[in-house]
Order: sequence, then structure tokens, then C-alpha cells
Amino acid sequence: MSKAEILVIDDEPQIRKLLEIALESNDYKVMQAETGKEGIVMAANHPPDLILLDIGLPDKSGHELLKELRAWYNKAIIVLSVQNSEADIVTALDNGATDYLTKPFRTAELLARIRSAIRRNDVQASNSVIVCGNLQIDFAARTVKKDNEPVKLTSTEYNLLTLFAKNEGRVLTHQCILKEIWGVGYQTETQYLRVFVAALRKKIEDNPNQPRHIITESGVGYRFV
Amino acid sequence: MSKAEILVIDDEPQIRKLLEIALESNDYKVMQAETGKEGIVMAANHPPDLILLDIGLPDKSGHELLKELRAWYNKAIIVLSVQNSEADIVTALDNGATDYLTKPFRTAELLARIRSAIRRNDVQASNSVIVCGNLQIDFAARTVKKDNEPVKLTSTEYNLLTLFAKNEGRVLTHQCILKEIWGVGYQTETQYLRVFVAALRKKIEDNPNQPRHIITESGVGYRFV
DNA sequence: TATTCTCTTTATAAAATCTTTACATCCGAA
DNA sequence: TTCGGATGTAAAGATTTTATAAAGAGAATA
Repeated sequence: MSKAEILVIDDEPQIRKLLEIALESNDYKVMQAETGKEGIVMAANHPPDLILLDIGLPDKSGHELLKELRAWYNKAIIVLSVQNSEADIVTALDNGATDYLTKPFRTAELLARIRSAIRRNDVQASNSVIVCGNLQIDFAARTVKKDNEPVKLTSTEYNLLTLFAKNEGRVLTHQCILKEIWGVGYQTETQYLRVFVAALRKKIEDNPNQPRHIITESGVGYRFV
Repeated sequence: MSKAEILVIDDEPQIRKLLEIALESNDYKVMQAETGKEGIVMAANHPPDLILLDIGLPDKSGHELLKELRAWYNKAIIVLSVQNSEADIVTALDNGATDYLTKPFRTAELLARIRSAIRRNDVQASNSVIVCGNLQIDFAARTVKKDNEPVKLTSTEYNLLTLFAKNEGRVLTHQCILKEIWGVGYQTETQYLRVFVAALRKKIEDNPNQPRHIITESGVGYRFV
């Protein structure tokens, strides 16, 4: 198996150097970009397995860059940010960041995050089918099966379920889900979400009263298991 | 690795001498200042890894000094105070002190506090996963595990726990916690805090009667270990 | 046009969480 | 020891959040 390739987008040379050393000595192939523009070009020419993106870039907001990347790049993006910028982190995760690290970070932590993110890449890429207990989601065929029986979902229900499935185990806030499924203008319409979650549960849960797949996180959002 | 440097700011010569002996024999490099003014100058010229500050200085209130230091100095500041001056301690912690000791103190305790504070200088909650003994907090997924079992927390409980975890080892005053979790209007509602600390302990402590994670600092606040 | 399907909206019941009260317990000081 | 302040705990009440049914609105289809 060939080395996994990582693209580092960061304007600080010393951080790039640090990352280069840490990553290459752990058998990754490292590409480097100093600016957001450069990063986009490199990623487009030769898509890496993972992108390490500093959110505090000078030439264009790291958030903008993240959005642009996410428009077509679907592998892991880990965001680096300075400390005490929780707003940045939340925004980044909402915009599709896979994970984040705040500087200064320990190398061991960085490597662990990278391994985990790349592992998830593989799961997503190799199977276009995700299996969760008695549920099967086939992204290519756009079909869902429960106990091997086909389940008929509306388009919105399907989108919602795939959003959940792609973020298994992680809490998705109401806002985040609404933005993803209905668009940015609908972030206050939590009732839509309730109605559709109820509909989904009716179709995919054995006992919709005691859901085992779509868990409610009261006051926050939902989590898919 | 070079010796960690500690600046002692105290007007009493015998205390300074005591500290000098205790610290140097434990492989710290010690600088001494007799007055607040002198302390500021020394800290500015050559920032130490930790400052031991006597809050009862004669030339200017130790509290004033603490505020001035905190305006630009972001490493550990441990405050020394006489007994029965809880108001002083609370003020100091609210003004950004890292920890406190009341005189007379035992050397072993002083050294333990110093080690812990210096360790935190470089670790500084930088991970998206924090591990504390049998507890795991995953900020990206917004989940908590105890002994690898998921723990169900309400949103307020989760916020409280993450606040603690991000300030591991530090004393957080009641006011400070209330301000952070409930907002500035709630700084007198210490009863909320008691109720929620009790709830959290029930969920994350092995034995809630003898908490090992959330420690009560009577009259001051709580400390997460 | 009538029918079907899906989405949006409203209403209400149910559940979860938060707030408040009451009282128990602990601990240091007199 | 007794007292008083601080803390811990349980539980009732209030409030917020969530679940669910169902009616109405549009669009697509036959």
C-alpha cells in the first residue's frame, strides 16, 4: 500500500516545518501550501488523502477556503486554530471540517486524529454502502434497507438519514442539520426537523418510542448510532 | 531541558528565603522581588515560567499587581495569602490567578501545586478529546464516556463538565462558573451550581460521596482533577 | 379534474430539563 | 460540645423542549 498523502495549508513556515517532520517520520507523504489559493490549486491538481488547514490564514478567511474545498473535496479536512476561538471551531465543524486541533498541539494527538480521519476516509470510499446494525444505506443506489427489506423514504428523509449516517456517533445541532438539509434560511425551523425525525424513526426504528438509531440530545440536536 | 524559572514576589525576607531553599533544592531557578513594582519589572524583562505572588504586599495591593501582570503575562500565577482571607482568594482567582496557597503551607503541597501549574503551561487543553483517568470527553462529537461507557448528560451538565475539563487542576470560583455557564446575571445563584455539581458527580464519579474528579474548595469554588 | 405524494404548519400531549424549596450533613470556630 | 455558615441531596413545581397526529397547501401524475 502506498503512503497516504497529506496537504498542509498554513502560512507559518515554522509550523509547516514542524508538521512536515512529524508527518514524514510517520510515513506520510506531505505537500505544503503557504496560501489558501495555492492550497486549492494543489488539492485540485492532486487530491490528497487528508488536508490540514490553518483556519487563521491571512490571504482569505480559512472558513471561506473550507467551504470552497468542501464543495468538491470529500475526504478528511482537519482544521487548526489558535486557542480560545470556540466560535471558529463551531463554524468550521458546521462547514464540514472532519475534526479540529488547537495550537499548540501535541504531536501524538495530531497523529491520532489523522489516523482516525484517514480510517474514516477508507470506510466511506471503499463501501458506498454503510451498515449500522440492521440498517443498510447504499449511497450509489440511493436505497435503504432495514433487516434486508427495502424501506421507502422521501427525498428529504433520505437526505436526513445520510447526513446522520455520515456523522455517526457525533451530535449534530439543530442548526447544523437544518442548514445542511433545508438551507441557511431555515435554521430556526426546528419543528420541520422534529416532524421528519419522527417520520424517519417510524420507518427505520424497531420501536420508534425508544429509538436506538436516532438519539435525541435535548436542547442541542440529534445523534446517530 | 533547562530549569524552570520561578519569580517570587513577597515582602517578607524569611518567606522568600524559605521559598528559595525549597525551590532551588527541587531544581527550579528562583528570582526574587521584594515589592510589586520590582516584580513587574523583573517579570517583564525576563518572563518566568511561574510567578508566586503574595497577595498581601504593602506597596500596592497584590490584587492590582495581579491584574497588571495578567494584562500581558499568560503563564501560571500562584497566589499566597494568609489564612481566613477567602475574599482575597476568590478575588485573586477571578482576576486570573492559576491557584492559591494559604500560609502557613507545607512544602510538599507547594511543590505539587507548582508542578501541576507548570505542566499545564504547555499542555493547555489542546485536544479535541480530553482523557481524565476513566473519563473521556470528545468535544467534536460532544460525547462523554466513563470506563468506555457512554454517559448521558443534559446540555447544562455537559457545558459544566467541559468548563471543568478545560481548566483541569485549576480552582474555578462559584462566580466564575456561574458567569460562564448561566451568564452574567446569575453570579449569585450558587444553589444552581450545587444541584448541577451533585448531578454531575452522580453520573461521572465512582463514588459520588467521595468525589475524585470534582473537588470542593470550600468557600471558594470547585476544582476538576 | 381528481388523486396521490410530499412538505409545511398548527395543535396538543408527553417528556426532559431547569428552578426552587426544604431539609440533611459537614466542618470549623467559639 | 454547640452553633452557624457552607455544602449536599431529594423532590416538587415550573418551564422548555420534543413527539406525534393531523389538517392544509402545492406539485406531479394519470
